[in-house]
Amino acid sequence: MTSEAENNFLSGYDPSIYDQPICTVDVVIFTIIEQQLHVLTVKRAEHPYQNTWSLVGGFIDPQIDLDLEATAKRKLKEKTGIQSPYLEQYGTIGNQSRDPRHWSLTTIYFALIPADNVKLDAVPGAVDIKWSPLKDSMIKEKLAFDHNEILAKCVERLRNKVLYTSLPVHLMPKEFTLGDLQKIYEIILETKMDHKSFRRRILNSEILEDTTKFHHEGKRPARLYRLKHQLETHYFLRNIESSSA
Amino acid sequence: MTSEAENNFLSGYDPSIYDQPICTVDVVIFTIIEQQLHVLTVKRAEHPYQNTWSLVGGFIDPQIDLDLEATAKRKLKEKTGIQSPYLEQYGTIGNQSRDPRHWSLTTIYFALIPADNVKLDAVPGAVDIKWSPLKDSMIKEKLAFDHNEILAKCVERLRNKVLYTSLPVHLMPKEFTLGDLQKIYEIILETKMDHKSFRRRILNSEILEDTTKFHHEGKRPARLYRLKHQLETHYFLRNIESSSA
DNA sequence: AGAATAGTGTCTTTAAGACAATATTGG
DNA sequence: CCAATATTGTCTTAAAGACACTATTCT
Repeated sequence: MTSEAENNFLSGYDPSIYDQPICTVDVVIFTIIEQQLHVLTVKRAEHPYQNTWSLVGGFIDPQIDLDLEATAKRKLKEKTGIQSPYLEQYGTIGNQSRDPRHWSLTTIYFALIPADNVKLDAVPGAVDIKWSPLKDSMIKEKLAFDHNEILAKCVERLRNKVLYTSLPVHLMPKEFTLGDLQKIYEIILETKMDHKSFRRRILNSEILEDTTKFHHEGKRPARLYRLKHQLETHYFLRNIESSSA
Repeated sequence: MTSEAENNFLSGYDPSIYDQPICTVDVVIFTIIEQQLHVLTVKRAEHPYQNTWSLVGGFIDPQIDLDLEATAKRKLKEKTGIQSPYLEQYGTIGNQSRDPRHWSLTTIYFALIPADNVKLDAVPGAVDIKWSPLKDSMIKEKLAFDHNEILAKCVERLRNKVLYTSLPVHLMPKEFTLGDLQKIYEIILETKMDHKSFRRRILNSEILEDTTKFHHEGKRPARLYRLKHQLETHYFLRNIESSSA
């Protein structure tokens, strides 16, 4: 395929002479803490927006990142220590105005991590990092760049997907009860759900398997389930009809 | 917000000194010709992959494109003359190996254009451009870069979305019959559908309005509909169950 | 026993699948 | 009238909603 002419062209090619956008990756990291959806935010050490809270993110490093997802995973690991959570590409925003430095492009991922994996202080030097609780798809902080909008869009995507997928299982610990799982659905959707319908839906999907164990706490013990050994997200044929239709 | 320190930082900022990916936008342009799904392909004039067929695409030009979608629309207009078709961001692929020049990142859009809008020769200098028919999500040609894979993924996305949305209306002319629309669904899904169920589904969604006109051809005339004056895609609460479940 | 949480039974509702039947045109 | 295409009728099925009921634990 590569002709001599093409080889000559390639050896003379210098990307730095062209005007190109700034390229970054941002990761919206969700978890559930104390019955509320939270996002991980970090305080920026450098300009622009120095000392402003922002989403986790940074430059693609062509020397160390094999691909885009590797950049996202590297950032995630740096901030949380977590290696392989649920990670999905949300999309890419690129325009003239979002970064004062230059035309800027950012590819956005969102990650779901189980509540019990949250140990921020395990990360060395991670002082200005925190979980921010969400209210109405937003957090209190005014974030750097267009990060508040990015966050709102990711929450919207998450809410929509929860209506027809099993995504919330990725927010659960290894073993959990159906009641626990329903609570997570309800937190994300901001709606109460009928427990009979919920169990039918989840159990019929056959994504869970019965650990023969029970969770004892307070009253009647609840059966513990775990995710079947397969990572694929289940797509239901019908949406939950509640709330945001 | 912008402090003196930040201004100093910004005025001294030169993006060209950092190693950054090559940034492009590719557009997968679909239409239906003679009962078959087709994609627009162009023959590359320059290295790399000179004289090889490829998807429509090119560099982001920070001087003229306000945002990413503007780049996609510019490319689309250059090649087809069409200004505002249905355009959706598929996602972004970025890695070390897809372009021989450098670490490369491309944001992919897909567009749906009505079959009757196809006038390629209306575009000046558009000689090496053609509609390639799809078979099994692929075309005969071996395309440049990873464009065959990109195409396959966009077809997959299109197929999936057609199961729960009204997307195919964007492939229709201004006025069309329910039979015509059903044919388009069937072509994309590669399945026959029950016409009663199909009409019920579409009519109940209330996305169409009755032109009081009829299409006369051959036998019994069919009622002509048009898309209601509103661009939003309709999301059905239940999937079509046929085919790729 | 009573409160609290876990789990089941079952009737209704909604929208799709299946397929037969009717309607309207041109020849 | 016949062939072909458009359109409707209607029974069945799948899965969700609604809600009453039973089960198991602790105090």
